Amino acid sequence: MRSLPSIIHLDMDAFFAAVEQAAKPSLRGKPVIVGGLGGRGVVSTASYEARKFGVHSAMPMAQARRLCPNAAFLSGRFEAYRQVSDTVMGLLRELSPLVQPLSLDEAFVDLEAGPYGPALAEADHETGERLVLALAEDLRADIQRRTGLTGSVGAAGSKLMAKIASEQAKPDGLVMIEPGQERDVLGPMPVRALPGIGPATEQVLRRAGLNTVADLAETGESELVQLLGRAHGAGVYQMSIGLDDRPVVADQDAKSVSVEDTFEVDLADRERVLREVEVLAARCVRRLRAAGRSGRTVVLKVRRFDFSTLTRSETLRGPTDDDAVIIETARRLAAQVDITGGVRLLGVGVAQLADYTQEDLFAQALREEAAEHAETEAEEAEEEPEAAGPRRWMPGQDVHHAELGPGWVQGSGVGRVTVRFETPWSGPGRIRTFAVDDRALEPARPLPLRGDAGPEEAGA
DNA sequence: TCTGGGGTCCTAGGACCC
DNA sequence: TCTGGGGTCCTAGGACCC
Repeated sequence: MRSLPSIIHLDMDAFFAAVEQAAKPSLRGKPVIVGGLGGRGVVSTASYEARKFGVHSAMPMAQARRLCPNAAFLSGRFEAYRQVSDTVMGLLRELSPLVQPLSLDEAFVDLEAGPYGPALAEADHETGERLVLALAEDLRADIQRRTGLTGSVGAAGSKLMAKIASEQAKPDGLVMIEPGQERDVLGPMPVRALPGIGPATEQVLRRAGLNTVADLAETGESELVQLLGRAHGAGVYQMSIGLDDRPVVADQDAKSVSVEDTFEVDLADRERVLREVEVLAARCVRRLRAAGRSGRTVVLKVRRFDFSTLTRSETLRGPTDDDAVIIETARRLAAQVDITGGVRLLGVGVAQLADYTQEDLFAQALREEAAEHAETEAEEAEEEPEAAGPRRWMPGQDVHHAELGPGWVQGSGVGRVTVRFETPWSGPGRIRTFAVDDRALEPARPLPLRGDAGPEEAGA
């Protein structure tokens, strides 16, 4: 807790949808919904225009289509979101080296640790607060100029209050909560406003007659610990009286890596389940190795037809990034689970991560065994391109046409794909339809939105 | 056409050890 | 001569966040 509101929290407004509107002029001012487009998809982000129809994050896509049938429905373009996120995080790092990203579109910044720290330390209260407000407004303007997007900023004396403030600032706003005002601001809020209180905790509290944050503060720590358990109860009590000492900490290493897939139709037979587990484990290892890490614990996740979820894990003697070991372990775990009734989701993860790989004899043995089958695998690999089949065009996807230039996929079906030819800096573009296997049409990298550094090719 | 994907942290019981 | 008390590791599950 500090006497100056020198912790800020930035939250980009409707981030994924806003990136799409910035990249696709024809979608500006229109409802845009980004998420899983399959039968079992959910909404990742809805633009403000779509929210007016009641569409929100985590809503099943089928429901979103009923509520807002005229929206543009797009699958995510994470490479583009990462590019814009890098630009925004770069702007934050100009304010302080102490930047703590919470996701692609959200971060805390500790201004006292940065170039304005000394000025803040010397300033009297009023001057200091004016400086924070000026820095925050400049930041918002810079983000707007560099990306065309809006972000909301909260400034306060703690992470808790900065996050509450940015929530109040949405959309496209700035709110400062002066140190000393914490309890007045929090008191009337519903308990759900506190981070860490979700639907389950809300229910427990409601049954105990606790509805507002002021109710929690009056109840006291010991009773909250009774209701919620030691760590959660104590944490919720501290928050309820506006206390939060957590420091802003720069980027931390991931503690686990996992991949999972929900299937369009539940998997019913064991062989298919085992095959999918192998594919997932291989994908998981690729990500693990790309991050230069290895892990000791392999986790298998299974969601059954009735949405009940179970995990099975096995801890190895030492960390590994060996595909054969991790795939075999995941397979072994999968062979043990009851799949009666069907499986809707499978996941494979690796935890207990280390920065190095410790070769063990088991990995060695498996590698030797794998070498024996090398010939067979090579044959399978050669079959791969043929098995890939017709190209899949995803709504929202960037494409490039040999004559017509850059555009994006508006939709596809019955052997056709519809493309709109426009760029972030063009006006709304025209639509053309092609055969899905038209050789002039190719998938493309996302284009940079404005002055932000895009892919190397774009700069050259 | 009910319910994604990638994470974090906490709890609780049993094994095992001193 | 009915039998403690921690600590740590592993496993499973659950709440929560974006």
